[in-house]
Amino acid sequence: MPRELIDLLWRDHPAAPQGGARGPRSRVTTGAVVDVAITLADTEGLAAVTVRRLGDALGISTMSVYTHVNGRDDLLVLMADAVHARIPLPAHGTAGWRTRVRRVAETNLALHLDHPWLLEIDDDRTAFGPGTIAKYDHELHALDQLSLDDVARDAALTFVLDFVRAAARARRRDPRADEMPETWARWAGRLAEYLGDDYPLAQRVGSAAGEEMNAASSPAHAWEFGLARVLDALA
Amino acid sequence: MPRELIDLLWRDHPAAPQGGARGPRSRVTTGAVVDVAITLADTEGLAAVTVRRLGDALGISTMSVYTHVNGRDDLLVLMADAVHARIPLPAHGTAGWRTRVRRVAETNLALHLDHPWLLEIDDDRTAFGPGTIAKYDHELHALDQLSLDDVARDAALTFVLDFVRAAARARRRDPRADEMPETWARWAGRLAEYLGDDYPLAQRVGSAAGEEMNAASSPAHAWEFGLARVLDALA
DNA sequence: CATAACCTTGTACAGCGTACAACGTAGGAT
DNA sequence: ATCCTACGTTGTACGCTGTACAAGGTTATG
Repeated sequence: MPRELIDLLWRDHPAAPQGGARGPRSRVTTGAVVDVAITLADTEGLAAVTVRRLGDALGISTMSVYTHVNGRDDLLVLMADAVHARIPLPAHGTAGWRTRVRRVAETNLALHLDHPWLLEIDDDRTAFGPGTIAKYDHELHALDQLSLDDVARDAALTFVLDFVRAAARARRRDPRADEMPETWARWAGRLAEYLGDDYPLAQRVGSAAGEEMNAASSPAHAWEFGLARVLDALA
Repeated sequence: MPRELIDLLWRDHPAAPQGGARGPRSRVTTGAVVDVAITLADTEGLAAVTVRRLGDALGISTMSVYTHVNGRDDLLVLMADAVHARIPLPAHGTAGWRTRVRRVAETNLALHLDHPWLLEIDDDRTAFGPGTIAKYDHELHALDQLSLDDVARDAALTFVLDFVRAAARARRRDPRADEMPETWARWAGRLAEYLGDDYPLAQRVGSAAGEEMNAASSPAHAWEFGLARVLDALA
């Protein structure tokens, strides 16, 4: 199947080219491949999404995966667009722009918390997918009441979404977190020796921030703090 | 050499454990390995930094690399800390906080433009390196005049640096950029067919933003726009 | 001089993405 | 009804990755 990525992205559109009539029917659809890849990434991380494991999970051979997806790079784009398409896009209604933007930010944060692997996908071609475009359109409308020209409107949205991305990155669980307690036990003494009395400000603020990060309420607090700043910046 | 990462990070500190006296001297130092890895990443991207290529570039065998660095993950941390250590940290002097923060942001943007691969390294252990700590301390002092408690001061710095990170990400050249013209030639027609008259706002703003991105002056303009917003948000 | 500690190296293994060719299956044309 | 052609499926194989392990060489120390 040498179908182009653009056609795979829009595979559910009426105008999309269908697979030829001849030969045996595919045992799985492109959509199924993408869905299985997403659940695999959700449960075991993006590194677990290998072509071989994907074939196993689908009950087909490794190489058959390539019948439905051109390669791993393309698969990642399809995955990202698919989760974008799942986002609820409720009408903005009569809400003011601050409420709208806040909702956009919260929805995007939830998206990243549900699918942390999105942070690892960085492919501009995602922008051409139906899910991504629908999401983009909806989010642009959140800024209707601010009188911004087109370029500024895009820049403002990017500003908000970049903030969300950074917040999600900060919340994401470090894969090394399990070993960190014992690692820290070995390191703390040595680091103190190296640091001595140098960089007192960094030592004080760093440990305060470190403890704050371990506090249960911290992420929510940091989120509210930052989001308020972002909203102020847009005004 | 089962030296811990923390000791490798602080290898130039007087209190750091030295290699034993017995046996042949190492033909290269850990610092040399890290430096060569950095130039390799600068010129060919992080993907080119493989243990084998590193050994070749150093004139030693593949496995000898492991004498100076515990593994690839650790190497990435050492690389990140090393470039952090290279940043100039001029005294803040009598400048106001806005000027200070602006300088911090500009320095970090330059760092990311010089070493785009920094965006791909995401390891919390980098925070314990001498270069990273010195940089952190210096940047915290940029906020001296704002009366912030420790946690808020860290949050404010993170806010600024996350913005810089996002700006660097937007400026970074897509590795697929070479093929993009011909790809777009094949895609443009199909995409127009799929979209039809749907999402008029997204189509208009998207193409405006796309053209703006190709304009020569655009990055600088977007940077100034965003940075001004960040500075306002801190006030 | 013997020993212990250290660096260096080659071989090997499991895993990855994927190119390629052989094979089987089913609709369309004759 | 038969042939042909397009298509899905699959196994094998290649080059690449990080790195575990064991053998060998080199040097300061007992």
